[in-house]
Amino acid sequence: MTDALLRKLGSFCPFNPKDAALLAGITVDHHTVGAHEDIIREGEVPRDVHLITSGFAIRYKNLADGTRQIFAYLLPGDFCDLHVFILDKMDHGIATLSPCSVVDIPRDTILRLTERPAIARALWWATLVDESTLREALVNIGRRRAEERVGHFLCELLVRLEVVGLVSDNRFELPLTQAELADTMGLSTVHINRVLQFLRGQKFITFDRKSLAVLDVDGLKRFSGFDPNYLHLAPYRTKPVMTPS
Amino acid sequence: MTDALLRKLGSFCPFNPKDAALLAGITVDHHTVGAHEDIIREGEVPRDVHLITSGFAIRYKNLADGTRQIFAYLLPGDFCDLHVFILDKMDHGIATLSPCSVVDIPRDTILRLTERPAIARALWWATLVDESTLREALVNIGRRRAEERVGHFLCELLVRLEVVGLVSDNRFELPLTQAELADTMGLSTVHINRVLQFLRGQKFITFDRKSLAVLDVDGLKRFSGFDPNYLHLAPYRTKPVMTPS
DNA sequence: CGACTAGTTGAGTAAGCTCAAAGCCCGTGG
DNA sequence: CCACGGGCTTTGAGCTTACTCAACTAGTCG
Repeated sequence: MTDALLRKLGSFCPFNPKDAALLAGITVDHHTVGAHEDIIREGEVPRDVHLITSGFAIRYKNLADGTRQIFAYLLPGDFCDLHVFILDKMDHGIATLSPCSVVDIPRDTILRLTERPAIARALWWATLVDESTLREALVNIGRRRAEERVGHFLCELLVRLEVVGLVSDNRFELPLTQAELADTMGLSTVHINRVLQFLRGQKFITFDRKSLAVLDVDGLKRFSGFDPNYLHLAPYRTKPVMTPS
Repeated sequence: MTDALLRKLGSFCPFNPKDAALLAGITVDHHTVGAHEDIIREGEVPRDVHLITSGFAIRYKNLADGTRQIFAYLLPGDFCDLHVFILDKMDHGIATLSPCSVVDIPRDTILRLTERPAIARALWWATLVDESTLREALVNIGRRRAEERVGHFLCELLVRLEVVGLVSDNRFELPLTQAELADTMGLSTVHINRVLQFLRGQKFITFDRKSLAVLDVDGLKRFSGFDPNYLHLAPYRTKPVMTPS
């Protein structure tokens, strides 16, 4: 697997060899976290910045009434908590969905990296895209009906995973239960089940054994009102499609 | 009116006189924008950073089906778009709700400001709090019932406006129509109307002629599951209550 | 072969929506 | 000073979406 971080940040702006080497250097020392474990809990004061290099993780918050809301999906190449430097303590938790490779990056390393202007810009860009993605999630939950909502979410994952080379033939691994999908979309698990049946019935997707295939990409995007604008992929970026066909 | 920006950023970390003077300096040159006008439209490439010094503004996005989602409220002391530096173009619009005083800050000025470490940290903090606020909005819409949702929103405004000194006796100006509230909460205007009646009936609030009073602050916070943690107000901060009593 | 987890189905319910009409407030102009 | 108009709020009624509860099925793993 190529380095997801480099692919992702490089999709914003290609790096010169020195910067690329610096970035590649930080991902050497990763360790593994099992599925469904916390990487950081709400209220903790994390010391390092965490970077996912493989697997899926989520940002989430548990509510008093026992429900949960998932805010964001952390895919390979995503930082969990560039916040660390400023905020007192975590206002939400981060947990793995599947087994993950995680790199713990000391603050000092980040500070050293951000002395390189291209890298600093790329990290800044990444956090802005995270924020933009969060806004789109709000639109999604606030203003789209369940079927479009789930469709939109799947379109987003497709695009984001394409960037880091984890899609082939419009198919990707999605280690998600329907209950987790429900906590993401603000719906009940029963309703998620019915929405998935609808999306399958429309021949938009298949989803079986944690593997999701988008059968009709344009159709699903149209149906869901998906416009990838908010992901701010650089316009000059060459589309990193892996479809062999 | 004291300078909202200084109050807000200072609530994170007090500034030394030099930094305070620098920050105060940027707000001298403001101009007025009428109610219900765009400050920046989606798709535009803004040149300056905008700072609200008085009035209410919103971040929003219009959907294809004619609906609208409001993401965030920009209150006095809030920056609209520190994004400017990195992202190609706006992925959402910013509009006034009431007449606003706005300062256009050239990029260079921001760059000069961020050479001062305390100021750079404070701006970084402000954007992180924005992001955290967005996450809470997602929880709110995704997982709370309509009554709690609106209650939570009002609690947030109360706290944020207290920080900048715009609350007295738990009362503040809220230049919002019910339709705008609906676009914020992901509800219909009819339902917002009924929710407001409920909150009035419970003696939690009064809301008349764009003036909102929270009659039972603790009660409303408890009812709505409001925990101000996510606003990351500094722990050592002296509560800037204005209640004369 | 249990036991557990995840997915599926049905039936009844409730939260919130739509449509439509009416009332209220306030500014404007006669 | 009053009539008019427009925007906002309120109300009612019927409908839709999504929820809850409960049971049942299908894999999976020891």
